[in-house]
Amino acid sequence: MATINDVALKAGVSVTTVSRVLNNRGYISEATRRKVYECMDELGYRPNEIARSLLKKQSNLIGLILPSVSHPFFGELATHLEYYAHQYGFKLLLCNSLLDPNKEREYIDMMKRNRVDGIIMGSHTLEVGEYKHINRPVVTMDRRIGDNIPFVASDNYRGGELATKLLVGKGCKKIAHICGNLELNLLANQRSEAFKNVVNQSGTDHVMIQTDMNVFDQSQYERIIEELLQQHPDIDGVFATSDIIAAFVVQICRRLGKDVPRDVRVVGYDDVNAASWMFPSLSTIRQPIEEMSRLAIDLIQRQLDESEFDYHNILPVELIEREST
Amino acid sequence: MATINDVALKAGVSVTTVSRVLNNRGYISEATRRKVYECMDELGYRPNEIARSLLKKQSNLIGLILPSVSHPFFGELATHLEYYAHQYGFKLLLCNSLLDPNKEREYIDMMKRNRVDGIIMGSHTLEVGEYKHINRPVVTMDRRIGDNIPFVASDNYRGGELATKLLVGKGCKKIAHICGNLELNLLANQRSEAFKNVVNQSGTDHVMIQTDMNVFDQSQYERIIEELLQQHPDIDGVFATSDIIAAFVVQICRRLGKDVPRDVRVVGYDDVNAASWMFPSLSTIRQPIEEMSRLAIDLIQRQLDESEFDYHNILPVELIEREST
DNA sequence: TTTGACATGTCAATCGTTTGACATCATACG
DNA sequence: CGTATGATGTCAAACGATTGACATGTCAAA
Repeated sequence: MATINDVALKAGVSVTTVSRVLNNRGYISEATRRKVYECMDELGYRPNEIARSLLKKQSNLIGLILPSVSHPFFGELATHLEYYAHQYGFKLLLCNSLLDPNKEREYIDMMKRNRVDGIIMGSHTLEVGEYKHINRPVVTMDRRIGDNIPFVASDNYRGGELATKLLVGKGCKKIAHICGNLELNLLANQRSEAFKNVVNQSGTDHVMIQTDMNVFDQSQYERIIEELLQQHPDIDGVFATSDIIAAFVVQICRRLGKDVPRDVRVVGYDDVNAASWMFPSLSTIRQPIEEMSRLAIDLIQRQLDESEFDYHNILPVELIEREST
Repeated sequence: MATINDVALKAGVSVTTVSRVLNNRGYISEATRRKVYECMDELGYRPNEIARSLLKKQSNLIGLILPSVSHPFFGELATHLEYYAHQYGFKLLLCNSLLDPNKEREYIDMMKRNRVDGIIMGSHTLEVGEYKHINRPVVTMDRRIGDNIPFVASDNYRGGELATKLLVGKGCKKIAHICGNLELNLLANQRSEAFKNVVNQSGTDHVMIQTDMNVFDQSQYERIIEELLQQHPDIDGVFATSDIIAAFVVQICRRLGKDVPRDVRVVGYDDVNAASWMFPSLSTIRQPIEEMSRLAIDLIQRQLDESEFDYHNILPVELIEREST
């Protein structure tokens, strides 16, 4: 691979001059500029970003740690993050933690070794303390870790409220809520808080069950949901904490001969693309994934710039009513 | 951030000694080894991989270019690729081309500047010639580019055959095939070849339409499918070239009052997770995504090692029959 | 006592680029 | 003519590691 030296040699100028052309600094005549570009072309020269990174002490890399991009929500999140990362001049390092604390730790370590400019955490299985020594810009998604790490989330409480009220408003008499592991201390737990409050206020019968957001073991979903529907055959409304879980609910209802929405109304969460192409299409709470992504990247940039930013970033959600309710 | 110098200073040894500890070379006494590790711990030292990369002329980075990770197939592919990349000691640079040739070109350029060790192309919108100057290990997925770039694909012809025969075997009288843009010259086109052959051999009435694999414009899918089903109300079988398209077909059938599978049988392609949690669950052709991913990473590694490998890597597909047929 | 293994040190080059300091020489302007 | 500025050059340090060559010990075995 050609170096800046080769270019200088070929163009008959000094490396300083080539560097000047490359970085638009100092005085350069049109003639040499053209000549230099010409030689770069002929040699297929590409400046070595690794050398640049070393000198400038910035890699333009953002590390992204997610449970798994194969989960539709995180896949869509990653897509938007990548888009804005690119807009801001960053590259994205993709890591799937599979919610394994060891992998997560290892990935954080790897990112430190690679001097990423910032880390976006969409997976957080570690103790709060472990995130405090990262020593570089971090943004968490849907989790608050101490007061020194900014987070972006959507208004989970409001989302839970909207979803539950929708079911109550439709006249559901017994509502099930399927949520994630409440011990993980995610902000998503507020959805469940809202659920409890709404359901208690309206005096609606209800039942709550937890699952791990474990996309990798779908049979777990099926088992849990089937048990739920069989133990409580009078359930006529389900609020699931993700659209994927909601999809399983719909499928299993159908299989048990219950129509959706006639017999059981189902509302999901996230509004992933799949929610709109399912049948029946899924009522859900829309998280503003794109705006959350833009904000996350922006928060990294602001931390690097040392410009101002908010630590708490809670974006509004929206109820999307479709066919499943 | 602490450097190897700081560690040496603190431990009262030379950088050479620290480097020896780090890389397990030469003689090191247990005592100094411990001492050095201790100091690294206390300083929170992490070797600078950027400096290493510069010297070793290898970044341990693999660039991944996909249409979009938000598409379930590519999301799952990316997950497995990331897994094996990690196993092999690589990191993954994620890029969504959105099937835009300019973005694709720009990403390839970026990867050259960043001296990635290899590139995995899951998106290919450029002219064949443009891929020939990449000058580093490349593996393409589902596309054959000349004779010097290895590719991994699944047995598309066989897949198309299995899917079509399934529909014919179930007694379908008029079968629609919805495929991607045939001009992109993907190996996936062989599915359509197989479709034509099977349908002609059995003398089955049929109709074929093309869509761009454009996940970003789902309304396109809906419009096309709706038109199709309205112009040909006697269609009783559909072979879609992806599970997502199949999902739309199912949804639109339902909306038009046609039952699946009673009135219209539908078979998809890929066997993404969604295929199993839809209702009715989707019959489909399973691509061995995980094995394809392992192979892709392995092919990068082998090119780097200059060990032997096959240029043609076609893995078997499998018919998964579920409820939609 | 000699030899060799073990343990460490010094020194310098190297990877590819950026950048500041400073020198040189036109050319143009007042 | 003096001076400013434009255009280029030389030189060297810096980024953070690795590595080879070579020196200098200590200590134990032969």
